[in-house]
Amino acid sequence: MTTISDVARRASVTPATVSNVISGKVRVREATRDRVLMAIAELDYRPNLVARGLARGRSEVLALLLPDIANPYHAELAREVENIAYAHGYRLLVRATAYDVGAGRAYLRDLADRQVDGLLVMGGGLAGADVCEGIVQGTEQGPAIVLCNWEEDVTRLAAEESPPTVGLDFAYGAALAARHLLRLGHHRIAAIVHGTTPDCVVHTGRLRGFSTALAGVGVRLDDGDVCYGDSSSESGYAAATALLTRPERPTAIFATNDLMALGALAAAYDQGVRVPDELAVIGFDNIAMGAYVRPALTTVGAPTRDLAIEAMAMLLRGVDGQEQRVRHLSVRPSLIVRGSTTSPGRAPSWAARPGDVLP
Amino acid sequence: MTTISDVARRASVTPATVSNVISGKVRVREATRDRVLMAIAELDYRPNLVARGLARGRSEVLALLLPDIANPYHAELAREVENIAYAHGYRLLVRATAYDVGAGRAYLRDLADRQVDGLLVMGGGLAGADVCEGIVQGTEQGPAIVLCNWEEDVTRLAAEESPPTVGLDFAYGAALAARHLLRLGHHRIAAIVHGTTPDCVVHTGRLRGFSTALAGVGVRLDDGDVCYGDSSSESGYAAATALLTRPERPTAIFATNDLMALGALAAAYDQGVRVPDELAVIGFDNIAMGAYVRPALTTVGAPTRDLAIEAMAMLLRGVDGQEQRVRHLSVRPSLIVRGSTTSPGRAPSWAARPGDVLP
DNA sequence: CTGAAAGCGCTAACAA
DNA sequence: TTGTTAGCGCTTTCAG
Repeated sequence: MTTISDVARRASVTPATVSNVISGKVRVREATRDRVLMAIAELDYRPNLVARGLARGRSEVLALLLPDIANPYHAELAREVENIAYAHGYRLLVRATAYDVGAGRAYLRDLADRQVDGLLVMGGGLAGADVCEGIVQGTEQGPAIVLCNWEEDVTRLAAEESPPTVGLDFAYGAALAARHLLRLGHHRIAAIVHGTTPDCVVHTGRLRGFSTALAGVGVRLDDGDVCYGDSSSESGYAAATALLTRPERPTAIFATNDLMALGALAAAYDQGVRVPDELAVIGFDNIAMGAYVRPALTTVGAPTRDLAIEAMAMLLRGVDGQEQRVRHLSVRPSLIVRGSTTSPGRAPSWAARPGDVLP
Repeated sequence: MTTISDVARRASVTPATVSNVISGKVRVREATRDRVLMAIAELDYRPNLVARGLARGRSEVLALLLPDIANPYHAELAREVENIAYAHGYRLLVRATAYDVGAGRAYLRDLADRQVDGLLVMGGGLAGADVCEGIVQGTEQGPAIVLCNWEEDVTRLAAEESPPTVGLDFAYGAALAARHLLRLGHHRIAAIVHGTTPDCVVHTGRLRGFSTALAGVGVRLDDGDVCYGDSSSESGYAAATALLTRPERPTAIFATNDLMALGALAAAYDQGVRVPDELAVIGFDNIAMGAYVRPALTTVGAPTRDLAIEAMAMLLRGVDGQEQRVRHLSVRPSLIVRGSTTSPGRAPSWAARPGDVLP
């Protein structure tokens, strides 16, 4: 391995000068610089970035902590994050927590020890305010942190001096879904939510927004109308099968993510329940696949790229030690109407049709 | 930040002793070790892993280079790879090349500069033997490298002293698909392949295996029967639409990956072509989603986890400088028969039915 | 503008 | 068993 000293020797200068040439921060006489550049080229020298990291106190590595890389929504987000990171000269460590909070906390420490300069933590991988505390605590002199897509109320986080956050307004998005279903005339409505029991819901904002919007027009979402899943298609399939084999089956299902919604679509098909004529299905996330199932999936979502851009902008600002002017950013998703809620021409004139994007 | 010296001072020993306690490689008297451990606990000391990496000459970081993290197949593989890496104490840098060979090469260098201990390079991210050369060349004293899922012929790679490889036998898998279609009585068969032109095919092994198997029974796959895509659902949709609007449309389509197959399924639906009655569709990869579309997708695939385990075992062996007993491993995929090729009860008795796995 | 020197935090001979 | 010493490869004052 060729080091900076090798280059220095060859160019008859000291390592310091080579370093200056490379960094460009200090003026170097043209002639010497050329000699150094030449030596670099001849020896095919490339700086050892670990050593540089140690000396500079920053590693130029960011980390992305997310619940599950195999969930297309997170994968699509990871792709954007990664591109932005690399565009800014950072590499990206990725770690999935499999929705395990304990594991997530451990990774957080580990990544800090790794001297990552910044950490983007996706909601679902960790949970609740106590973790926030933990993060903040461990953050003294640690990596910059941005929370992305956390379900918890931003204002509550803000009150606790949490790290900056950026994410969707989940409650608003779910309300769009609810209103869409109501306009289509549905009143026997069920939800499939990521969580295990009523007191242990992961997609809290989405469920709250949905039930609140229904309650607003007097439609109640009973405990019995809520089924629980784990964000996988499999769990969505199971939950929907249970719902559709009840004596009084729902005419509409809102799943709090697209994978579960896709599972629900499959379950409906297998039960011989026609979508959208006998059952409307809405998802959340707007993953690419939703546009390629038939009927295509109506869903709630916001541009993943924009979200990634905002989150990374915050993170990079944090890494550079800049003040965050906006500490909490919330993007309003919209409803992407497709065939799983209405067949063209069959919806009442005041309801949205496939192709519409609300609002 | 608390350093090893802080701990040493507090425990009235030298940094070296602290280091010994931590590594456990050198015997330390019980009493002193307790003092050190206590100091570590009191100061909440955690070693700076970058510094350790510099001193030890290894970073405990692996990197995964893949074409596209948003492609579920790669995401599912990444999940397994990541878990294995962490289970062995390694972190994982992930980088997608977006099928850009030039970019892939650049990342390769960059990751080497980052002192990653090992590199898992997925096929599609780079291409051809020339890159292999480049890798090998840059590998003198560089990170250990394993190639995974490369389409190129393993024997050819082997001849050039390539890095170890592990992957599927793509040609074999495609042949399974071909035979399945033939048994079902299809003879107007088309393929949607990742590539741009006949001389610029990415999924070379899959196409070759498919057309060879057809040719074996006298069915020719003309240039006109092959459409090109880029592994996305969108491209599969476009290609299938083109195929299905031809005057003489095919009765079966083999897409060289699942996303394209899923796009083809959507295209058939939109063209009013019933699957599987009027059109059979087969994909490749066996992504999770394929089981949740309706009709469910018949596809070729092998257990992703096993593949990841084999690849990582090779890589870790390489990192540890061990000799590779088996340098090239090829896993035989099987055909997972689902509804997109046969409706239950309608296929001839000698053909595979939904639920079958071949061979 | 360039060189000398110190040090980032940790490890690994070797001595004591 | 523990301490001393010398780096890993690079950056960064500070002199010259």
